Amino acid sequence: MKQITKYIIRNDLKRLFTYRLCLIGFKRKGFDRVYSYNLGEEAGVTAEQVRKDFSVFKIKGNKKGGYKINDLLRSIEEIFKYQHNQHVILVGMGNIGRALVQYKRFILRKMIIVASFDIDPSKQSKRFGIPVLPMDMMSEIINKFHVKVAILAVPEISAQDAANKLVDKGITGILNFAPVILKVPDEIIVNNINLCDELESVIYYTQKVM
Amino acid sequence: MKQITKYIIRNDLKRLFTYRLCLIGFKRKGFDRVYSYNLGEEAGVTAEQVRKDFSVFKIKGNKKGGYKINDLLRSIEEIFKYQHNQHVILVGMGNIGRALVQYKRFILRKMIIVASFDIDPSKQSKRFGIPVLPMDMMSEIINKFHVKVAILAVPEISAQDAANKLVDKGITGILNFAPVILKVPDEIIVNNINLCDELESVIYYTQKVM
DNA sequence: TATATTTTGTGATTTGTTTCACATTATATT
DNA sequence: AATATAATGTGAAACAAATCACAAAATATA
Ligand SMILES: NC(=O)c1ccc[n+]([C@@H]2O[C@H](COP(=O)([O-])OP(=O)(O)OC[C@H]3O[C@@H](n4cnc5c(N)ncnc54)[C@H](O)[C@@H]3O)[C@@H](O)[C@H]2O)c1
Ligand SMILES: NC(=O)c1ccc[n+]([C@@H]2O[C@H](COP(=O)([O-])OP(=O)(O)OC[C@H]3O[C@@H](n4cnc5c(N)ncnc54)[C@H](O)[C@@H]3O)[C@@H](O)[C@H]2O)c1
Repeated sequence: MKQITKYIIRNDLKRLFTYRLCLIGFKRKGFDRVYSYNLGEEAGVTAEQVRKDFSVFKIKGNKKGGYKINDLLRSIEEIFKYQHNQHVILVGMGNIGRALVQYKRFILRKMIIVASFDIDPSKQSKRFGIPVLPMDMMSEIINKFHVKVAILAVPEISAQDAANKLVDKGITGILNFAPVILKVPDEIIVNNINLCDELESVIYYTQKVM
Repeated sequence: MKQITKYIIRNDLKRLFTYRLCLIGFKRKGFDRVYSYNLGEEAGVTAEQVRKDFSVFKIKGNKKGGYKINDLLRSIEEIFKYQHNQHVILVGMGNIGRALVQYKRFILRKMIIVASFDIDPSKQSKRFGIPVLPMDMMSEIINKFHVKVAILAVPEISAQDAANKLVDKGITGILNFAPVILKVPDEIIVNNINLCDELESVIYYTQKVM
C-alpha cells in the first residue's frame, strides 16, 4: 500500500552510500583520515549533515582528529551487513538482464547473482558465466542458495506475473526495472528503477533550473 | 557543490512520474476519470498528497467530478515538455550502453538517443539502429541535433574524463551510470544512477524492516 | 428549485529534516 | 603542564514536507 514512501531509498541511506564512494576515492588518493567538511564538500552536503548522519547511525569519530577512513568504511559496511555474500537471482535475460548479470561491481559488493531465469528456452545457456534456467527451476535455486532478493527485468506485461511467482517462492525483496506498479503484500520490499523517469528528470532540470 | 540534494529527483517529481504510470494503468483498464483517493491508493500515498502535488503544479480537477484521466496526463506531459522530441547522446557502448540504446520506451517518451560514442573502434558500427561514432564526432552531432543531455556509461576510470568532454562540448545534463562523483560546474545537472546502491538497499530493507 | 452529498483545493497544523550553535574533547603549541 | 586550537557530537532552532480540516463547488436527489 505505502509503495512510494516505503520503497524508495531513504535520503540518509543514499548519503551513506555516497560517503562510502567518496571515502574510497580519498583512500585511493592516499588519505587515511578525513574531517566532516572534507566528506561534505566531496559529497555535496554540509559538514553538519555528515556528522548528524553519522550520529544517527552511531558512527563515532575522533574530536580534533576527524575520522579514520578505514574505520568509517568498516562502520558503513557494518550497517549494510558486509560480512557474508548476499545471494540474488535475476528474472528476464533480455537487454538489461544481460548487462546486469555481467556487472562485476555487484560481486565486489558481495552481491552474487547465483542464477537467472527466462521463459525463452533460447536464452537458457551458460554463456554469461552464470546459469540461465527455465522458470520451473526457481524454487530449487531459491531454496538451495537461501535467496531473498530478486532482480526483475522482464517486459512490463509479464512483470506482475513474474513478481507473483517470486513472492510465492519466498522472495521478500525485488529490484524492479519494469515501469509497472507491482501489487505485492505489504511486507515485500520493492525498489522501482525507472530509467525513463531518471532521464526525463535530467531533461526537466536542464530546462528549468538554468 | 550541492551535488546530492541538487541532483536527485525531487520526491514530488518522482510522485508525478508515478501518478502518470498509474493513470496509464487506469486508462488501460477502461476508466476515464479518477478521484484523488484512487490515484493515492494506487500510488501508495494519501489522497491529500495527490491533491497537494497537483495544487503545487497548478493542475486543476473538478469538484465532485474528480479528474479526467486524459486531461491529467496532458497536464503532466505539459510539465515535462512533451510537445517536441528531446535529443540525447550516449557515451560508452558497453554492456549497459547497448541495453539502453535498444530501450524502446525512451522513444515512446520522446527521448531520442540520436547517436552513441565509444573510443573502441570495434564498437563503431550501425548494428544497434543508431550510429556508434568515434569521440571526435561528438561536437558535430551535439551541434547538429542541439543535444543538451547525455547518458554516461563508460568505465569508472574514464567517467570524469568523458564528463569533462561532454561539458566542454555544451552538454548541460548527464545521466551518469558510473559509480563516481563527477566534478562538474555548478550549473550542470548530474543524475547519478548507482545500481549497486539500489540493489544493496533492497537487501538492507529486507533484513531490517521485517 | 432546494437540499444533500461528494470531492476538490488549500490555509493551518503537525511531523520530519537540516542547519545552527556551542559544549566537549583530542591534539598542538608554548 | 597550561593554554590555544580545531574538530566532533548533539540539543535547539529553522525550515520543509505531509497531513488535517474544512470551505467551496459540482453533481445528484427529492
Ligand atoms: N533495455 C533497457 O535498457 C531497459 C532500461 C530500463 C528498463 N527496462 C525494463 O526492463 C524490462 C526488460 O527490458 P529489456 O529491454 O531487457 O527487454 P527484453 O525484451 O530484451 O528482455 C525481456 C526478457 O524477459 C523474458 N521474459 C518475458 N516474459 C517472461 C516471464 N514471464 N518470465 C521470465 N522471463 C520472461 C524474455 O524472454 C526476454 O529474454 C522491461 O520491463 C523494460 O521496460 C529496460
Ligand atoms: N553493466 C551493468 O549492468 C552496469 C550497471 C550499473 C552501472 N554500470 C556502470 O556503467 C559503466 C559501464 O559499464 P559496462 O558494464 O557497460 O562496462 P563495459 O566495459 O561493458 O563498457 C564500457 C564501454 O565504454 C567504452 N569506453 C571506455 N572508455 C571510454 C571513453 N573514455 N570514452 C568513450 N567510451 C569509452 C568502452 O570501449 C566500452 O565499450 C561502468 O561505470 C559501470 O560501473 C554498469
